[in-house]
Amino acid sequence: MVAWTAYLTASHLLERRVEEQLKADAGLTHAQYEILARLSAAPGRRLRMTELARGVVASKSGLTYQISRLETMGLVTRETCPSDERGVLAALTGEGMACLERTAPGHVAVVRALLIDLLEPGELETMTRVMRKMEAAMRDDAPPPSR
Amino acid sequence: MVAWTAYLTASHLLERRVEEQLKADAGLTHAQYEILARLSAAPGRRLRMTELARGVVASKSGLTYQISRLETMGLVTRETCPSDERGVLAALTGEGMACLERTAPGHVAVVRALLIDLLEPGELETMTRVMRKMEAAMRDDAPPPSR
DNA sequence: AGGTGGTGGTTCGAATTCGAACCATGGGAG
DNA sequence: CTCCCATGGTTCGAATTCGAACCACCACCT
Repeated sequence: MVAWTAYLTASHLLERRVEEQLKADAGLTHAQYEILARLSAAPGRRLRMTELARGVVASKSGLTYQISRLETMGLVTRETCPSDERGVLAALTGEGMACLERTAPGHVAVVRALLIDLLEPGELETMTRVMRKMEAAMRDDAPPPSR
Repeated sequence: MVAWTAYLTASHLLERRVEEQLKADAGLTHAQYEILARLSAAPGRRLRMTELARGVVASKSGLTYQISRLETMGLVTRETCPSDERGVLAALTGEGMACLERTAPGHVAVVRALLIDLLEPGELETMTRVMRKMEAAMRDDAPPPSR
């Protein structure tokens, strides 16, 4: 359990720092940054809402909120999905891409400074492996009352 | 950066599960549970507000809110600090302690199932070491504009 | 075709969080 | 002893989050 406590403390602190840096440097929330990043990596720079929600691990309603927010900032647009009339695609705008490119270096710097650079290569590798195991365990493992 | 992404996803998922379990089993927020846990481990089962805030890594205002909340639930009381008239001690009540003891097993079970038990002994050890390094780096390292 | 369950998104209300501004007390410096 | 700044908590308003309820459309089944 000492591991768990350490994990909680460290992750809270890190989240705080990241949030702080992004807000100061780019006026973005970490959640918003994650959305932009996901979109930029997607084919055509657009993704279905649900897919995106799964990716950033947020509730559907939370995502709706943030996309609206990003839309009024001009970083994202909504398009109706051609293959499914009810679907919505969130698409990164040029401005959104520019914003991301402008913001990424600072963000990456913080992450490196507070996480990556602290680790021995081996440690980094185990961390990644562990995180993947966790994700695998939680993605399919009984989402309590379903499946 | 792939490590960072994996980390984000895994931690979000885990947080979600933990939150869900605590809410369902005990009607507590993870934040609230952390507060109770910290208090139970403190000498005299009471702590100064600021100290507690540092421990659980929350803003002072956030802590004020949650302590008020826990107070109306009868799990915690506020006492004025004897040595410092303006200070406030948050103290775990008997009921609070009982609630914690009732809740802990389920919580621990989830954490074990989704994190601890997935790890080889060595991995667990590395994780802990890494988390400690991160905490150390962030606790004293330039909290941007201060110290 | 017509119905039926299910999926995709949004809306709504409630809860939580933060930071900034604010009072009150402590602890020196002069 | 008095003044002044730093510290400890609370209050306030704004932003974000979630889950539940809701509507609209798809896909399959008869």
